[in-house]
Formats: sequence, C-alpha cells, structure tokens
Amino acid sequence: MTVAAPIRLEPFKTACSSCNLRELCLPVGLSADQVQQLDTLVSSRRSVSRGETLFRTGDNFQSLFAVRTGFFKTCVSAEDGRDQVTGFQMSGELLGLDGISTERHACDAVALEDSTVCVIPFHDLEHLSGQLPELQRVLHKIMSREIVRDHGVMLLLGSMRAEERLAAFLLNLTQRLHTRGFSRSELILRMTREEIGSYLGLKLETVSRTFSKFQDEGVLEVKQRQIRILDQAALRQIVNASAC
Amino acid sequence: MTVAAPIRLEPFKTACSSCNLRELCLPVGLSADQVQQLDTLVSSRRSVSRGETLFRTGDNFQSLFAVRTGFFKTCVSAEDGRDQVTGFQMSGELLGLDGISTERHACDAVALEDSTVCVIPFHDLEHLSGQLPELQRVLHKIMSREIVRDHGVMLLLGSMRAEERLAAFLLNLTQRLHTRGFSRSELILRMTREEIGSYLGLKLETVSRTFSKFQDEGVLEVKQRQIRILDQAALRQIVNASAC
DNA sequence: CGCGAGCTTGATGCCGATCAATGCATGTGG
DNA sequence: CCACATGCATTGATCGGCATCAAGCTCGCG
Repeated sequence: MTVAAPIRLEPFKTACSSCNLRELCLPVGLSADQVQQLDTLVSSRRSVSRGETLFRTGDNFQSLFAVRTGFFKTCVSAEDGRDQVTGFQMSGELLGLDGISTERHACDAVALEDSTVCVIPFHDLEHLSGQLPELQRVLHKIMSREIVRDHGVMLLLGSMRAEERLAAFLLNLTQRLHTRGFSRSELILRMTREEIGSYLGLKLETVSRTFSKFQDEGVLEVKQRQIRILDQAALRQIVNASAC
Repeated sequence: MTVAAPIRLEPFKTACSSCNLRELCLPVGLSADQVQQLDTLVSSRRSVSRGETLFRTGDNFQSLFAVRTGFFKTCVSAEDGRDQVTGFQMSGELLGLDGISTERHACDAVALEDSTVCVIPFHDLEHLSGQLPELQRVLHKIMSREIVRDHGVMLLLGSMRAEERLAAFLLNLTQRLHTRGFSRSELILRMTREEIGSYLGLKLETVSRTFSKFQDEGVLEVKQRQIRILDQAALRQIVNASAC
C-alpha cells in the first residue's frame, strides 16, 4: 500500500514550454500561452530507478505522471497472484489515468530502466482544464486514445495467434519509437521475455521460440534484447494473416 | 461509413432530472440544479432496433450515447475480418467514448435487442463541463472506469482459462443487473454464444461446453439463454482458482 | 572467476479449436 | 395445422498450438 523506497523529488528544471516532448505529451496542440499556464502546475519531477514502482494498486491517487525519460510497465494482478502487464509506457506518455475513477490507483507502475517523470497534480489539472477548453480537449483525447488502445489489445489477446501477437507488438513498439526519433528497424527491448509474454498473453518460452522462428525466417535479427527488423513487410503480413 | 438504416429521432420525453437511471448514468452525484443544466444538452433520443448499429467504425463522432433501454455490444475488427467484442452495455452506460480521440468512432455499436439511447452532443458536454466542475469530474471518472474495466478484461484474456473466464463474465453481468434491480441469481442472456465467445476469447463451442459443465456440476441451470445461478460461491471460487 | 538472472531449446501433454452431426425453438408459407 | 427452413445451441471426435517441465546456455556483475 505504501511505497517503501524513498521518493526523490527534484527541483524544477525544465518547463513544459521548453520540453522537447511537448508535441507528444499533454501540451500537444496548445499555444505558447497555454503551455505556460500548464507550467504552473507541473512543478515537480520524480526519479524512479529501474525496478522501483512509481505507484501501486491501492495507493491514493493524486497525480498523473508524464514519462520524461525512461520506460515503464503497468500491471494489474488478480487475488491469486497472477498478473497481467497492461501496457508499456515511454517518454511523453501518461501514467495514472486508472486512478481517476476511484481515487486509488488500480494498477502498479514499475520502471523498467532508470526513469524520470513529471508530476501533474490532477485536481489542479482539472481546474485548469475547466478554464482552458483546449487543454480539456487534449486530456479527453488522451483518455479516449487509451481506451481505443486497450480495445486493440483485447483484439490481439482474444483472436490472434502467438506469431501475430509478437509481430503486432514489435510494429507498435517501433512505430512509437520512430515517433521519438529512433530507428524504425532497430530497437533494444527494455523488458524481459516474461514481461512481453504477460502483455501478449503468452508464456516466456513461447515468446522466445517465436523470436527464434522470426530469426530463422529472416524477418528479424535477435541478439538477446537487441532486435533488428530485416523485413518489415513480412511482419505486417504476419499481423494481417487472415484467419488461418 | 454511413448508416443505411433510417435514424429515428424521438421528441424529448423524459429529462435527466426525472430519469430513473440518473444514479447510474452521467448525472451521478450531481445536484438537482446541475442535472437541470444537463437536461438542456440531452434533448434527443434515438431508437435502435435489434441488430441495427448505433454507429460504426469510421463514422464521424459527434455525440456520446447513454443507453436508456435495451442492450448493446461494441466490437472492433481487424483488416482481415476477424472481430472482437469489446464490451456489452446496458442501461445507464455510455457508448462512444472511443470516438473522442480521433473524432471518428473506433468500433461498431450494435443493439442486441430493441433499444433506446439518449444522445449527448459531445462538444456541448465539454463546454458545460468546463463550467460545472462536478460534471467534469463525473465524465473523467467514467472514462477512467472504462480504462480500468478494459485492464480487467486484459487480465481475463491474458491469463485465465475458459471456465474462469465464463464464471467472471457471469458474475460481472449479474452484478451489473443487480445494481439495476434485477435478480442476482437469474438472468436472460441477450447475446449469442458466439458473442460471448468473442468477448471472452473463446469459440462458441467452448462457451457451450463450459455452460454444460457448470450445469453438470450443479453451479448453474442453463436453458438456452435463461441462466439461473445455483451456487454463486462456487462461481467465485472458479474465478479465483489459483494458477492451476 | 563463479554466480545468478534471463534466454534458448527440446520433449511431452493438455486445453481449447476445429470439424461435423444432431437437437431445439421460432417463424413462414402452403 | 403441418412441413420445412433458419438460426442458434449442444455434443462428439479429433487435432494442433501453446503450456509445461526440464536442461543447458549467455552474459553481466560482484
């Protein structure tokens, strides 16, 4: 329920207005004026080292968090201990939307590498978005986008086979990384096979075997967590493989 | 893209303020004054007969819809035609949140029985919620709740076996029906085995077999779509069955 | 260097998919 | 009112994809 690790808050260094993630993050589409108003809310940062949790299920909800640097996973768990990774978040993406409904977080957020997040006090954000329709709009779109994304994951989990799931996963990751200026064909996975498996509804052995299969087929080059996509078209075809 | 069936709009009959669903729907927690302001927006209804769609993927997004009477499913589909039921909606629940992010609907909403919905023009709703913090709060909570629900479905699809999925599904349905004043132990399914299967990531034969198994075990009484829950505790246990 | 976490690979088995036939309820037209 | 069609549900037989169990392997790190 409570966070054991010490929470490191850092003094304000960079404002939204001068943040290079502003086109990917909450300020997207806002005017310079409007972003400056956002700056007044987002006054603190927090560092989370690899393996630490940003928040846990049941924690009191007060703020959203925008990933500034690093990489996170979120996961929910059943009473019996089984857990399910519900998403991976990279720079510019928001964490904590699950907490709004009950004022308690409904999942765990864990840093997969040393990370920093911007702390966005939610009540202040709601207040400001009552005054800035454009900000309100952005917030609604972000929440809606999360809903749409989740529905896509349901489709994946409910009706795709292992190869299709992994192919879809890789295409999604590279696409998001590309938006952030990284290569479309090379990536370093920040998560284990087990975490990928949990997200995709597969066991880690199946993930590993599927990577190997893609490598044998010349679609990927796999060296542990370093992945190179050799044939993106093939990956796309795998995803769209018509029902058997 | 366009709706073939004629759209039936009906004159305003009942306002939110006098609607018996107001504690389950958008007005939840609002004062009488505030609900009256909502009334000014929600001025039209729409009837959707069984089998008709309320909206389709790609349709222009303008409004949210609150189910007034009846029952809906929402489903997303992949390019190859496979589709996935992403939810079942009953009275008081909102449809269309998926459309906010891109201004186009991202799923199909289909009536599973003759239904009526209240039309809530979204831009007006955003405008009003800029003035009524309580309304803004309700809207945010509803969206967040949908995100949390989706994560629960991911857990189900990613890590539960057939029996657990069906048991969880039945408990969820009866719980929601009970909130609406129906029996906790008897229900009539509004959807086919195939639709249940799609939602749960199973084939219809598996759904049918699992119903039969529950009946053999004395947990349920199943007569086509009429279900009676004989042993709710057993259902709960099935859901929480620790990993094998 | 040796330990351990994470990854790969093989052998085997089971759950749920698939294929196929039958049953049951509703509706329609002769 | 019956004959038949249609859509949905049930049940059986078989198959296959992924889980499971079990070794080794790789690499980073104390």
